[in-house]
Amino acid sequence: MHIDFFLTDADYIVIDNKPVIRLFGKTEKGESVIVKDDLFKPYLYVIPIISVKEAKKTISDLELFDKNNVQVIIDSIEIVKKEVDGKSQEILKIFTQTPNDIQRLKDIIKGLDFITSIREFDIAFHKQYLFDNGFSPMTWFSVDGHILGEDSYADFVVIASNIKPKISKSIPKLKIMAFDIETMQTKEDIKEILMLSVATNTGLKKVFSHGKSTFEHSEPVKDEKAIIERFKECIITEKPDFIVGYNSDSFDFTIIKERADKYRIRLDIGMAGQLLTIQKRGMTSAAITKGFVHIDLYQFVFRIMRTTLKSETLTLDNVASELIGEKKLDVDFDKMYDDWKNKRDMKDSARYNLHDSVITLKLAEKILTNISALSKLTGLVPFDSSRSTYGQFVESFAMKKAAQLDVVIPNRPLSDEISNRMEQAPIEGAFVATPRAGLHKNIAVFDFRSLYPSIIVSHNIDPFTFNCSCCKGNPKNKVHGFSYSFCTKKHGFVPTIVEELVMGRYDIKKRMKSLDILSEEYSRLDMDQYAMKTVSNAFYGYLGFAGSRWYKRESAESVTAFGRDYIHKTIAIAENLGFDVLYGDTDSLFLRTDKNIDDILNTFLRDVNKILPGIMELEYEGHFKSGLFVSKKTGTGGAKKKYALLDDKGNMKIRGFEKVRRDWSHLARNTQEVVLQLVLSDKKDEAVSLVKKTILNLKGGKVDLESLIIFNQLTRAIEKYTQKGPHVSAAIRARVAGIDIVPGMVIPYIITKGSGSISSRAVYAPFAKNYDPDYYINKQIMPTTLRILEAVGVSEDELLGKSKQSGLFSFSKK
DNA sequence: TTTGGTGTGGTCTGGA
DNA sequence: TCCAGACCACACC
Repeated sequence: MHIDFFLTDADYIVIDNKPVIRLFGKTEKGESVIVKDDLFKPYLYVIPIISVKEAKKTISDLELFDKNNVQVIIDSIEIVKKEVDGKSQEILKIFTQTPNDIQRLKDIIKGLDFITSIREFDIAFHKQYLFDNGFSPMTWFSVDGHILGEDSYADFVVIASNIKPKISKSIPKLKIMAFDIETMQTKEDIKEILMLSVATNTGLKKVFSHGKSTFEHSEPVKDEKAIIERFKECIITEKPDFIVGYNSDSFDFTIIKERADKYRIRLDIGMAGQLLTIQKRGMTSAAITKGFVHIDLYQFVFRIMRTTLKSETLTLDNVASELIGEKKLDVDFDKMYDDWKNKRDMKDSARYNLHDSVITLKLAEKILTNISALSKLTGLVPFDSSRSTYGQFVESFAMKKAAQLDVVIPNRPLSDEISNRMEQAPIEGAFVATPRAGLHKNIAVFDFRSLYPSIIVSHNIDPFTFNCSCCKGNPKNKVHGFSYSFCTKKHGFVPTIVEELVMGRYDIKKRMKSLDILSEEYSRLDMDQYAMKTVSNAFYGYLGFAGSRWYKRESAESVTAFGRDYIHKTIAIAENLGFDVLYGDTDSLFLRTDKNIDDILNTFLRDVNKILPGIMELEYEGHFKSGLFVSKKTGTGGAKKKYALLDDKGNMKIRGFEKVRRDWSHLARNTQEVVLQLVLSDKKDEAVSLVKKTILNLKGGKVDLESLIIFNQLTRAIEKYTQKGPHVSAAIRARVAGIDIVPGMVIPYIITKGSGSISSRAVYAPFAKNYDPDYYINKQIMPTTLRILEAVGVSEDELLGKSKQSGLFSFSKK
């Protein structure tokens, strides 16, 4: 038979000493399918010091026993030609029967003196399968095979005789099931499940509640055990491609598992009947359901999206309202517990509970497109890519490409090696120009298109093109200020694959221009190009990352050195053409352009691009009618990484200022924003009166507490702090009051009236009853607005109403 | 198990 | 009471 299917997950099992890859997915008709492949064999590479033939014979003749004196059987040995650390050579590919044998084999042969290196023993078997075959998750495959009469939740199981990727643009309608639970702490460390809701993108809405509920989507069941059983039934009958939750790794599924264990419910909710497992990963855990893939949206938001969000905290409420414009419902938890205990109607709680699942579902529909694009690009299954860091994306992409390009993957560094790398002094980074403080008119902004990736490509920067013997003394590719150079003859692996990303991305962006922004095709391409940007931008960091397989300190150092060199050269060209260089950071340049001088700008752009090699390019970013830089608080000169620009349409672009920092109160942030807007529009008097008015409001106690909350993250356990700042003090007192405080939490607090240090008056926001006007005037409003107003000549006294012209307040300073 | 470095500025701490 | 330096969080790229 023949089928097409869309791959969403993969794992492997070992039956009768034979590994079988299982691919999970969905057919065009929407059936769920498991495709088995038992033709792939586990292997590792051995790089011998002696001839490969000799090494092959020697190893073949050995009897290999592991530390438990159990023999390891070698299935076969092949001599293959591969690129090892930049050099093409013949090596041994040794196959064993099971993936587990690979580990044992490696441990046995690692001491043999004719072996220089053993490779690719540390890659999960199903990943190696996907990489070697060039199979990407979240793409289509066509399969020949026959149906097995095997028991599973899938609509059918196929044993494949042939699997091929299939080019297809379409993405099938995947079924997403969002879920959420409400719990109650009934004992010291026991949380009981009161209700559980599910919502699917095919219209199912259900709340299973222990207790009475007349909510239209409620299905009251007799006890907690029944809630879990109904949830399980729901998964099995719905067969969702993705089961999504928010913080469901460490909360929902962890509790469901604990409670299921208590009632001896078998949570075999994988597509092939696999059990739900909670995998401990250091501090956190991951809840694994194979086939019906569990995605914890919070994990992806936390690891990948966090920096792009404005939300002060990463709660479902904040993230959903920022990304999809939906808020959670209000609920009174005390009432919920009370209703439950007294067996009253729990319809309000049920409505709240379901609503959480519904917004989780909507969020999933948005975020899963990102996760899918990253999976497709890097070869990680969505389960992994939704829980990956930037480093893991780069690594997986590189490993996938290595398999395609016959490159042997470097081993993951051992912990000793990692600590060695970490002990090195940090490498020198980018150049940041000191800005000219003040208000400037007519600013042209330029930046280098993908600076670091384009340097890697254009200068062939790779761990193994470094100081090559073949072009010693060739000045063409030397690094300014270092005795480093990179090969000009042989294209390195890293530059090759980064180029594919960079150029592939430009290609996609070009195609997008001819498409309707609202079309599905457009948004899919947008996700694809974004994934490529994410991975290519992280490559430089990966070269200098201690845990990297492709670590090369000198290469990372060279990337930044080239970057500094180019920005300096570009500044020199601008100055030679008579421009005032106002500012620049890493890859950007701000020039003052007195009038309409398009010609000179074009000359500048052309002159710079003339000296740029390869795919490097300086781009014109845009024109701004005014821009502001402020002085540093301490020291001299303008403050770097802080500026505000006003474009010709009146839109402001604010960087670095307190306005964009969550550790400042909304009052200060919002006031600063308006002040910036007014100052950039030459209305400084209005700005001054706004600040004065704000100060009066504060003094008069007219400001609501909400806008005075300051958010700070607790980056470690409270006990680990040597210096207890306001957020730590507030957290300590909140904990005493019974609030659950965990590392990573963002603490909201307000500085209240009283005497003593600021910390001693920092109160966890929900508990705060008043605020200290002096603190908010002197430590929030003044610093954030004064430095801006000073840039246009307003003094502190003037702002405080103490200058001569405002006679009304012309008292002495004391 | 965390892609890298550069930079600002608040608060605390301890010594003068 | 003042101040420098350490600590800390969060931004930019």
